[in-house]
Amino acid sequence: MRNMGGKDPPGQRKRATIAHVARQARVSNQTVSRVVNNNPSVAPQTRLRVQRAIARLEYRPNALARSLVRHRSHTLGVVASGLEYYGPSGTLVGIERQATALGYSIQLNLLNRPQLADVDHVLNSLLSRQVDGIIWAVPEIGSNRSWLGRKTLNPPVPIVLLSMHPADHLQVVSVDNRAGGRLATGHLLAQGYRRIGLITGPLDWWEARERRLGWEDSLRAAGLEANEVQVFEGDWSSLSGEAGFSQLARMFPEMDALFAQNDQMALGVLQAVLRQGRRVPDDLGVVGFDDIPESAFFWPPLTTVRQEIHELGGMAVKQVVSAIEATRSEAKPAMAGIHWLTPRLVVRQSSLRNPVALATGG
Amino acid sequence: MRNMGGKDPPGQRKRATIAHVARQARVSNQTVSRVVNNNPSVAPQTRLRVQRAIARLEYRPNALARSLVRHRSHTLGVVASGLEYYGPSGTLVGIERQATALGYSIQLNLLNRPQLADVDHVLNSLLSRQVDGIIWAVPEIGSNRSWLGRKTLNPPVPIVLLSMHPADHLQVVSVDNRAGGRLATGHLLAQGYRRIGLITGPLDWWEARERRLGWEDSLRAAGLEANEVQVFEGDWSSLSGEAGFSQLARMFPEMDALFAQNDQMALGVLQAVLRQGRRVPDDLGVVGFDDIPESAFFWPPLTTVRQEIHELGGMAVKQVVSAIEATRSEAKPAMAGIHWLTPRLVVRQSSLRNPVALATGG
DNA sequence: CTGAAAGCGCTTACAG
DNA sequence: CTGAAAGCGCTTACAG
Repeated sequence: MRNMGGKDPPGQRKRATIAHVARQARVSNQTVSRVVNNNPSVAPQTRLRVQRAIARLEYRPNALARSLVRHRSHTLGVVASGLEYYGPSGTLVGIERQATALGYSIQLNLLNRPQLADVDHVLNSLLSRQVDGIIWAVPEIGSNRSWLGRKTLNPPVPIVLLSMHPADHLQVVSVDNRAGGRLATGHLLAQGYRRIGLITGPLDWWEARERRLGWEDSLRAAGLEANEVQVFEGDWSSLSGEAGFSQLARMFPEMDALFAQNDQMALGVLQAVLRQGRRVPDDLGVVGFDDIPESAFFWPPLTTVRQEIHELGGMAVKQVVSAIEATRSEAKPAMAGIHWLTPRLVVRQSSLRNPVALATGG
Repeated sequence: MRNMGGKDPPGQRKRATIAHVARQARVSNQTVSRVVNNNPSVAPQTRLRVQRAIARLEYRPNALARSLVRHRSHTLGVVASGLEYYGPSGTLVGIERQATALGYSIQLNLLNRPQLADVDHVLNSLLSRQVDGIIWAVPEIGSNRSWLGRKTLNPPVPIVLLSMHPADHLQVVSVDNRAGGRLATGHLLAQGYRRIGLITGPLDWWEARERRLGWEDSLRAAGLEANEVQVFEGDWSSLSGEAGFSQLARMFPEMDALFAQNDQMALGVLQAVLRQGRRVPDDLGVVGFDDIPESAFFWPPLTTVRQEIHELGGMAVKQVVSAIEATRSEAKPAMAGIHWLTPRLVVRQSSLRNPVALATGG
């Protein structure tokens, strides 16, 4: 049933197209297009007429049509997971901010089960929507990155990967987790702790393995042992931090300090210690990882390793955009390689055996 | 410079179009389209030929072109802010999940300064990309919702708003914050506390005002006073929670319990109390709001008001999608109105004067 | 069951 | 400075 010259359906105003504007301003479509795209070669009066028509009709260019003909959507596909955690959501914020700054929109896909991602489905969905590039902000877990090795992959747009083991021909941006592990452990050693336990994230996570390597590095460099008995494998949750402390206190009773691979697990440790009537940092030094906003208000305030998570996301956007530009301008293909971000230590009371060293706690 | 029958540029494979598939399968474009769209009226052998061509060429339909002709993008514009907080990021997760389930993609826009949003810019960006509907998941702060009253607004697509004061002709989904305030305060009263202080969020936030009203409701219903001197206006941060406790302890020394309008501020309170050598819940009962995952591991574990944040997001998607369908099918315009989600109390030790009542703590 | 043709709303050489 | 026309990759009555 047609709209017989009557009123528009309620609430739905038909959108003005370039043709409507052209008719109203008595110019060609192309001239309207010129005005919209700030092409200088339009006579002042013509330009004015067009601008008025645009305003009157509330004309809004259809970005879909433009993308279709320009083969460029100015949209980035972002695949992420674990937004309930501080790190991933902060990374996403960094991504969005930088993308907006560079004139790109974000098409967001979240993965519920990052360990067994249906990669093809997600990739196809993004590519069919003609994203110009993809940021894969899903942690490397088990073999969930194996698709990158597929011979048939050959993605038609640049992909930047966050937080994974460096590999040839891939563009990766990552926090240097191993250096972070060294920071945490080295600090505890410097405070005089010697029997340092470790609560890891799930060890099928690359980041957890890296942080453990950093812990080992520091202990070995100090001539100390780094044995299985000192390690508990958690799952990033506070509950597992609590369980980890209990087990380590049993299996490794001489423990005088503990490095938990994220702040949530460190929080679980703090609570378990308090409950036992022992004291942090006197009886046990504790260091976390992430520097979530709450950490400064734990009891005692938590020493932790801070990742510049916004910068991580921003860097990923810069990388993918420069790869896009390079591809479009027929320049040499974007350089692969890894871009490391260095974490830093934030010292608070949970690790300060001698309180002298306290800088600004945050 | 043309590609003179040589190799494709490195890394960039030209994308197959429907025409390529049609040629290879020796059928018309329309038949390819029929196969892609699961139109049953295609002969089995033809279908097979087409499917093979699709596979060989790795044909992937261009969603932009499809959207252009169908006037339907199957994309939702989502405007959010404050992803560093648990609530907003959880809401976004809920939105994404439900959208995916209903076959919609997410175009994400984040606002840095939600109090002074450049609404037109964001709206135009979304609309020019032809989103089918918009979810406005930005808290109502000050007058940052005034644009909804603009006579010229008349948005061409349905908008659903999260967490704002109900208003005619608007579709709103919100947690019942006032009921949440009553839950928290009523619980403290039931535990025998009588002098209940309040630390609010910024009072230009609608949610903060609502939670305060709930606190007042409960106190008045119990015949108690709810005065200015019992109230401290925080900014959602733990630091302000700390400051709030200090001030209230001074101005309102008879205080025996405290309701903090989010868990971060409650955490600040817990720390300040501990530092003073006073005890929770014996000297001071404390209740928070949100139930962030860490709350169960605070010291003592925090009683709080839980919002089903995923459901909030999911509900918003359902609302906007049903409004979209209604508009498209020329059905009556989508019903305005508000959809309330009821929060619930999670009881932990921070408010348990008589520990008998402890259910499962979390 | 199948296809030729028009059209979605833009952009872009090309010609004037 | 300006416009007629072709084309981006799809879909969809319509006719056969």
